[in-house]
Amino acid sequence: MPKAKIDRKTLLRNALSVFKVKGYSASSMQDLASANGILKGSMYHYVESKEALMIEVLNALKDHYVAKVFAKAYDDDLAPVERLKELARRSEEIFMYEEGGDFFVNIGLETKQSVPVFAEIIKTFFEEWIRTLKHLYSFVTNEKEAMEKAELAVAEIEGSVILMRLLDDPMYLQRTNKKLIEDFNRLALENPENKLKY
Amino acid sequence: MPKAKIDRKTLLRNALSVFKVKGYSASSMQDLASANGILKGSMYHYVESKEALMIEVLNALKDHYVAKVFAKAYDDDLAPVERLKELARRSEEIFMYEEGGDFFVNIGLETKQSVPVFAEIIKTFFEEWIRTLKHLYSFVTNEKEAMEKAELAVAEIEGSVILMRLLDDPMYLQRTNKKLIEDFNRLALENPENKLKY
Amino acid sequence: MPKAKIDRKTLLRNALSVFKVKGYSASSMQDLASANGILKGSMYHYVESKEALMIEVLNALKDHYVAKVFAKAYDDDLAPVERLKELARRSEEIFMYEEGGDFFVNIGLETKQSVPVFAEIIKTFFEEWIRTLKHLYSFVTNEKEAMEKAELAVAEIEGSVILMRLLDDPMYLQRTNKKLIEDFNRLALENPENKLKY
Amino acid sequence: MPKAKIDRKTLLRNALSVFKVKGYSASSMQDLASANGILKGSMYHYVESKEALMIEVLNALKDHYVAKVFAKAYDDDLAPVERLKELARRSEEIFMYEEGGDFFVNIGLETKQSVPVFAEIIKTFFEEWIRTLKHLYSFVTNEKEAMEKAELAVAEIEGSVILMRLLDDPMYLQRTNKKLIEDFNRLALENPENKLKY
DNA sequence: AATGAATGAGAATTCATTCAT
DNA sequence: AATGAATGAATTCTCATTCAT
Repeated sequence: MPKAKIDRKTLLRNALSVFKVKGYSASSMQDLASANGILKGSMYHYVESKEALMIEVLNALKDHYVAKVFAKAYDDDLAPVERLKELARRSEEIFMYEEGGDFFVNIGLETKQSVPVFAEIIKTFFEEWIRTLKHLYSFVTNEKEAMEKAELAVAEIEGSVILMRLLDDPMYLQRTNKKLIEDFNRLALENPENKLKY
Repeated sequence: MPKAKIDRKTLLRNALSVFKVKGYSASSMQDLASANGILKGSMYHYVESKEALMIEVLNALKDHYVAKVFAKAYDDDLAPVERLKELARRSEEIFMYEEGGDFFVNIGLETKQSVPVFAEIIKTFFEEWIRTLKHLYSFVTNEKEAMEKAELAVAEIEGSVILMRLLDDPMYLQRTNKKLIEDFNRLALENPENKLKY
Repeated sequence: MPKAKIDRKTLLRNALSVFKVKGYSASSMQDLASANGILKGSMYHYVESKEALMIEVLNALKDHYVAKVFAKAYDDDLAPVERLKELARRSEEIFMYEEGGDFFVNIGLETKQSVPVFAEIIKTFFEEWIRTLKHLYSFVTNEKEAMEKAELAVAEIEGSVILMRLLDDPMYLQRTNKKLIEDFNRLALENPENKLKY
Repeated sequence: MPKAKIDRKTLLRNALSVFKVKGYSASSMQDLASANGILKGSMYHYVESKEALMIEVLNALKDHYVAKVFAKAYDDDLAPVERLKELARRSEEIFMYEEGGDFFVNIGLETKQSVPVFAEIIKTFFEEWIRTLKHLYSFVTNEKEAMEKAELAVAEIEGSVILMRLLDDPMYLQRTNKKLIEDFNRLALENPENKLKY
């Protein structure tokens, strides 16, 4: 009976797959256990509760984005526009090819009233994302507009992801990313003094 | 005490309030019955199942939008830009002051995998919304761009609503609506031949 | 909305059709009402309860058998063997062509423990049936054997009906009826003094 | 207090007791759980559904008859008539002293329309029973008659069990068994060439 | 009579969680 | 660690029955 220990990363990844497909409320501990090849009862050796598990999943995912995706925005080896492209490329990958890549929105909207703890983490994720884009826009415009552009970019991307999901058409996200990069380039050219920042 | 008939409209409105706050899966028939001041079992006089109830709610809400909100776009007594403003004003009202005005997105994302019937109705709502905006943009640009503009506008509005919701700040939606109207006016001026259409 | 009054006979016949197919416990007042083209609540204008309805159905059916089927056994215009044939013919009709013609057995076994009232009526039916056959056998044998033959005949017929039902083959009942008539004829010939009774 | 494992045999035996008394439809999971000293919800550790439980009960009972009762018919250490007596003795025990020994008939008739899966198993039981008796009758008569005798014997026994049940008199079954054995002996004597088979 | 809304109990089933082994 | 039995509350839904209209 001694099944191979499940390492934490795998546990969280498997839990994420379940939560992505079923959402929070409709995912049962049974589902989560099955996804890990163990019995329901055994889940409680790993996590304190379903809620605690979701919190860990959200944090891990947020940290992953910050460390692996958003970090690109601070890579001085690349020109700012290249960094933006890199972000867009990664987010297209995530949102398009992984079922439920718009995980934070899904869970955030579903549980806002019932499990407010999740909202905190999700808020942080979006703030980080905006902060990251703002950093990039700062190369091509002033602080105030950089913030607005960043916020709008996130709104546009999320809105596109949603249309992509609800209307079953990946075009929405692709077009939005393309537009954002063009706009970024335009800004860079319009304000030549910005070039100095490169 | 058999009397006190709950009329269908009230029933649906009350159900909507519950679904808005708790989502689909976490809303119990108990909750829905309580919201109507009746017992759990009595709900089955009105609806065949929870799923059937949600379908009716979604359809009623979609029809309401089409008849009451989107219809403004076809009101020839107003200039196109005024119609857009009217749409924006109404949607701000809905999204901001009613908890969960982004109902279609919430439910759509939560139940996409588990109850695909809902997705059909939600899809129709978004297609109608896009069609409506496209009609307005046709006054100020060509067909192809009108479509793109409409799709982008919906994406931006939805993205903004989500940020508004998740970051607890109504500014996102307000700013997006303002931007959309400015952009519309700019288009109208840039292409003077469009004025004829007014 | 004033539907034509349902006369008692129709009501009972329709109830019987439902009970035959679903048994007692699984037949709902809803089912019984639908079979009569009225609403559940309206059933209570006709009957006091589901149990009372079943009692009435059982009694009506028992009375029908006594008056219309078993009565043949006392028809002095026919030779005893012809009366037996008539009974066999009628029972084949009932058991074979009407779904659940073995109604008394079905209901008797299903509800013996839970609704003992039914058992009383059913008992009477079988006692009447045996009494009837005993009357016929009295023409061809002594009292004691006539009783035993009658009891065995009922057992054989019921057993055959059950096999017919459970093994989906009408042959069982047909063969049993044929055998009973042959046996009766044999008895008549073996004991010539019985002929006097004819 | 998680311990006290109920072994499968006990579970099925207890379920059988409940089903015997109440039938299928009127037996609730609550009843079935109580009979096992556990809570309603805990039943679902052992069985997938009420239907699945009944299927297992029916199969277990059928297998028990085949292995423990019908098997006697193939015991070459006994003369055929002794084997028949043994079968009769065992079936009297089962049908008379256990409430609802005519379980297959009860359930078969009650659920024929509503849960056809049960009918399959019940059919097999009766086919096996007939096959067994036919094997015995083959010692004293030809194939064709052996089959007919076997079928008739099952019909007579079942019919007697039903009368025994509905008229509350064990005499019916006892007399039928006695008659069957006498008839078997008569056949053996009538056809002396059959003696060789002994 | 007939309706149909309401009731309240109870049906089957699911679920997060606990805990002895 | 893992198991798997048990819990008890909750879930969706059904049912016989009542009763104002």
